[in-house]
Amino acid sequence: MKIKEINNSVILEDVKCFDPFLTLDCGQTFRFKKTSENSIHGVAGNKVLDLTVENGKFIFHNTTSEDFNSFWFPYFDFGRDYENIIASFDDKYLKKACEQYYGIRIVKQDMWEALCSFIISQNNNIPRIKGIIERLCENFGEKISGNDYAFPTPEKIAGLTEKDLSVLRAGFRNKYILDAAEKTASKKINPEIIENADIEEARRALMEIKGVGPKVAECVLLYGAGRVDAFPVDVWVKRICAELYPDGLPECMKGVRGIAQQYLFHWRRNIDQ
DNA sequence: AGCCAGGGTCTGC
DNA sequence: GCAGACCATGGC
Repeated sequence: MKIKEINNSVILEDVKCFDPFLTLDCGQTFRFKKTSENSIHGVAGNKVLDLTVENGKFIFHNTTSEDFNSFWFPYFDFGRDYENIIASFDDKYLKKACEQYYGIRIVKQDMWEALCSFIISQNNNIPRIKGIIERLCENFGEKISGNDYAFPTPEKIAGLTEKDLSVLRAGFRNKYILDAAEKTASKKINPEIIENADIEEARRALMEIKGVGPKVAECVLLYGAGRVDAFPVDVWVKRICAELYPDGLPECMKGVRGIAQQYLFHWRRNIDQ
């Protein structure tokens, strides 16, 4: 990958396995919109992304190379060799999913943002999840510029009541959001443990939060802690397991089950029935 | 109109 | 330990 900084933009060339449209719209993250045939706009944390793809080059507008290196490079997991991982998949369904949705990467989100987002995701559909998160940021996040708002801090949310959160129209999830914010702001959830401790211990710690069960915990581990072996099982992945892998997951997924899961999830969700 | 959604909790066996 | 009711809301 070549990185150049020109006119307050960062331009990437020779990037392998990166489709930002797929990556940012495959159920990992909920704050990005395709704004034209070749550009995308959104916010992660408190950083605005304005990305255009031209002739295989990726242009990060209004971005310094320092911002790119410290934020977007880890965010898009550019330090990981997806080509090599995909090449190691010798399962026919997984190969098909990777071929059809080539360029999906696992994004590394802020842990609190992932936690809050996936609490909101429970028993919910993606269009509505996006709406709730948009209202969350507009009502309680700091304005960055234009219509872009930062994801609200856990401290800010922890100081609110369920009634305050009713503007979100998130229903029963409001109390879960508050508990997650309180446990994050008070450091009762220790990021060090979630990222580095034995994964079973990290799971248990996350599930002490009200409204966090196995699925949400797994999503936080995968998208908010960089644990690429975490394996979130929602209704779609459940279908995949029942229909394609009744005797268990193939060996080639070992260690990177979360990455495999992302391709399979998006593939299965885009097939009727 | 009714089923479903990137689920989890609580209760009752 | 496991099934089943229930949870708010709105997309389709």
